[in-house]
Amino acid sequence: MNFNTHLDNSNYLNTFPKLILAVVAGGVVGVTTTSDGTDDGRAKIRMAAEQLNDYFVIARIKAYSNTFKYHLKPKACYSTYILKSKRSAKTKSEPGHVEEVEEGEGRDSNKAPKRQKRITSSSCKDNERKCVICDRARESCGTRNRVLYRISESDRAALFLDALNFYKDEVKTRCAFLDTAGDVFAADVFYHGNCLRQYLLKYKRQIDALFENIQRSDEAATIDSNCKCVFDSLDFKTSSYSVSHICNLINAKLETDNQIDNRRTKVFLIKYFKDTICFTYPDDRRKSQMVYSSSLLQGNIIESLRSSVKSGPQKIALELLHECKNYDFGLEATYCTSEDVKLSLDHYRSHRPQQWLQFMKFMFPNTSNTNTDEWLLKFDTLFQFIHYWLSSGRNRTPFHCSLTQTVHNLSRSRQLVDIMNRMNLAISYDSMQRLNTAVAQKMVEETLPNRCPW
DNA sequence: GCAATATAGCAGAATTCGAA
DNA sequence: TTCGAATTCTGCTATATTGC
Repeated sequence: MNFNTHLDNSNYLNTFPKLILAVVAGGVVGVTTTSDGTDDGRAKIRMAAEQLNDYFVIARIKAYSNTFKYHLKPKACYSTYILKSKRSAKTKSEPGHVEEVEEGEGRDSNKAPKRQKRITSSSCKDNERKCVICDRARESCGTRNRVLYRISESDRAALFLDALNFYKDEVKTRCAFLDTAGDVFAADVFYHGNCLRQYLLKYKRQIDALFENIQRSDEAATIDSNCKCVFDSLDFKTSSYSVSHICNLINAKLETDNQIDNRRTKVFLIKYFKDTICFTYPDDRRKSQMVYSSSLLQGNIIESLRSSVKSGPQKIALELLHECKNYDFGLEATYCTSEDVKLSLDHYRSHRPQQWLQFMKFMFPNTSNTNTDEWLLKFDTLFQFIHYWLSSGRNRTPFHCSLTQTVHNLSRSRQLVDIMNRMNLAISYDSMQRLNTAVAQKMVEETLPNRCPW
């Protein structure tokens, strides 16, 4: 390659990292941004330039021998350049990677190169591109702008090909030339997010249904034998059982992925006992709840069922579930600041869920012997933990908000926050940052012009 | 039931910062 | 001066919610 060709091309100057261009070309540019450098640093830059085939910089290095200088902080040309060479080495070993060439127009020559932009919705502005599923271009649908994306992940490309080969529909006709995931990348296949999502979801459901049919025949024999085993162990002549109870007994004998529901349990009961067994439908529940033998008197059955349900842990669990799930800490409409958290906690302490409290006091009967506040704090923490868990992390609690902020403030560790979030002990790092950003924006909005918010 | 919308979580790339 | 960790920014996916 001819160096002079590049040196004469002014656009070329803009396409390379702004590093060394000014520094090496002009010697010392500014006292604050330039350093003498070290032999080690110069050796690394030399290697990076060779890795990047950066003939312009190689030529400069040769011209200045071992005395060239380079930008350090705050412009960090050195770091950026070394990093770029490392990435280049990595991507060369990964086929299919498209090397990015930055647009140089209007860019500050001292500015570090912008990060590589993904090919996504924002870059898919060409209206001639069409969605491979619906065969339509980018369009506005009501208030929603349906943008086009490009398939850029091997897993997704492979799944898409599987779906094509499964359906052999008009989409397959449009993509007849695609055989491998590599073909999908090369062909630049575009899609509307929702179109592809629905297409793959439909495929996944049909595949699942097929597998289910195949497995069903094998499972049926296993379930049947286990049901008979459970039914034989129950005494329908003197006792009554809820369908859920029988279902649980059967499921305990079955493997995890072979579980049956109440409806199937009832079908098996009818199939096995025929007309010798009866169901009742309590008015307040409006669902089949109990089963009894025809030889038992109806009055005794009701009493038998009532006592069995009352003593069962299921009822307790359901009531606690209802209380835990439905409690509202009122933090969703707030910024979760320390004041919000305190307010929410104060409200909770004055309106503690009574059944939960009662349950915990039964569980820890020695609470009266110790400091009550200490025990209440533990109960409150546990309640908030379960509440957060039941809402799948959607309902924030004072415990989770304050603990996340405290841990992060003390450790500054995202990893720690993430670990705690996975254990349901903290809100996610992103949620925390979003809240902090929202608080900061609010402060700025509420601050008068030309005044500092604090 | 379906489509649109909102939200949480995850991941990658670039930048900043501080310690050695 | 160098390096690694933390932070910021951006985009995508999965899931829940809402309205028709």
